[in-house]
Amino acid sequence: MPRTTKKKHDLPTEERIKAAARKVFLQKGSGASRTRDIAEEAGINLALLNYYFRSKEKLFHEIMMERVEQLFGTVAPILMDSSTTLEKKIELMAARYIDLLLENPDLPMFVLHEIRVSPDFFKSKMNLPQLLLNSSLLKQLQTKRKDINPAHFLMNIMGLMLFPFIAKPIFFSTGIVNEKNFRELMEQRRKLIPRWTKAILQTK
Amino acid sequence: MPRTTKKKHDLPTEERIKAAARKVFLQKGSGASRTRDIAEEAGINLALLNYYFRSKEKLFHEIMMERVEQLFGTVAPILMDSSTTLEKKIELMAARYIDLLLENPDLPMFVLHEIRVSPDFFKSKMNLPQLLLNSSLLKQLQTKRKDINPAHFLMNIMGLMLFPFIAKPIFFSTGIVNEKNFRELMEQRRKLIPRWTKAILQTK
DNA sequence: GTCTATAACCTGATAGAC
DNA sequence: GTCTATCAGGTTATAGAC
Repeated sequence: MPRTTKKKHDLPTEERIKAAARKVFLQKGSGASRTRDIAEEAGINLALLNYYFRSKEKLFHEIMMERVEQLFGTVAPILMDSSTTLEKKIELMAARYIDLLLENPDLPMFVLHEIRVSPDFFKSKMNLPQLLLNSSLLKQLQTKRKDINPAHFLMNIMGLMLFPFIAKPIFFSTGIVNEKNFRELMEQRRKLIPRWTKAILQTK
Repeated sequence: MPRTTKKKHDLPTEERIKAAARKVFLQKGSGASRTRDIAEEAGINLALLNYYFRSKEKLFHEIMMERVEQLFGTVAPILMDSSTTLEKKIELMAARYIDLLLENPDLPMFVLHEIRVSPDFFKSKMNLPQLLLNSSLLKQLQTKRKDINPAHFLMNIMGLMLFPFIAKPIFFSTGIVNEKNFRELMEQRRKLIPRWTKAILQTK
C-alpha cells in the first residue's frame, strides 16, 4: 500500500507543478504559456503556483536550466573522454541522443527556440563555452581533418541527430513519415548516423 | 525624386505593417508577440493595424503562409524537375537554401516552431503532401538506395542545410562560431553539403 | 486612412480566510 | 499548504472624431 492515498499521482505538489510546467512550456514556449494553464494542468490553482515559485519567470528559469542540462549535459562526459576514439564517441553520442529524444521529442525545439528568443540569459547562465572548446572530440576532429573547420562537423552531427525531431510535424504532414514508423526510423538512425558521419569525414 | 515624400520608407501602410509583423513574429513567435509592438515597429498605431487586418490571428496567418511558401515553395521546382540528376538537384537545393537562409536566418526556426505549436492549421492550409510524395527527387532516392527509407535522406539533406541556422545561437555562445565567420562557413557549406550528401548515399 | 479614447477581456501576482 | 477573491496592469479589438 502507498503511504499517501490523497493525491491522484502521489507526487509532492511542487513536483506536480514542475511536471505541468514542463509539459506546457515545452509545448508552447515560454512566451505563449499561461500560468493558469500550468496550474490547471497540475490540478492546483494559480495562487499555489506563486506560493511555490514566486513568479512565472522563476518557474520558467528552473525548467529551462533543467532542460538545457538534459539536452547538452547528457553528452558532455562522452565528448570530454580522451580515452575513446572519435568513431566511438560518435557512436555513443548517437545512441544517447536517439534514446533521449525518443523519450523527449519536444526537447530540442524548446531549448533552441528559447535560446534564440533570449540568448543573453543563456549566455550568462550556461558554461558550455569552455567545456566544448577544450573537448577531446574537438581536438580529434581538428586532427582528422585539418582542412575543414570542426564547426562543420559539429553542425552535421548535431543536425543529423536533432533535426528529425525538430522537423517531425512537417515530415508527418507530408505523409512521408507517420507516428507508427517514426520510432523505427529513429532506431535505424542509431546505427546509420555513425556510418554517415564516418563517410562525411572521409570525403576529399 | 521619389513620387511620395511623406513616408519615411515610402511603402504603402499595409506593406509597412506586414514588414513589421514579419520582424516581430519571426523574432518572438506568434504567441509571445504583441500587436502593439508590431504597430510601433510599423510607425502606426494599434487601431490602424486592426483596420487593415481585422485581427492579430488574421495578420499572423498571412505572414505564416508567406513564410511557409518561402521556406518550402522555393525548392519545389528543383525537386519536381525530372530532367535533372539527383546530384544536380542536391547541388541546386543547397545553393538555393544557403542564399535564402543567409538573407532570412530566422526563417526555419519560426516556421518549424509555429507548425509544432499548431500543426492542425498547417495541415489544413498547406498542400506539400502530394507535392513531395510524387517528386522526382523522391523517386531518384528510392532508385539509388532501395535498402534505405528515403525519409532518412530528406532528413539528412534538410538537417545539413537548416540546422546551422536553427542552432546558431548555441554555436555562437560556445565561441566556436562568431558573427564574422558564420557567413563564411555557410558559403563553404554550399559546396560541402552536396559532397557530403553524395558520400552518405554511397555508404554501404 | 489615421488618430484618440475606451471597452472588454486576459494575465501575473497578492491578500487574507481556512 | 491550499483556497477564493481581487487588484493592477497588459492586450486585443472597436467606436467615433477628424
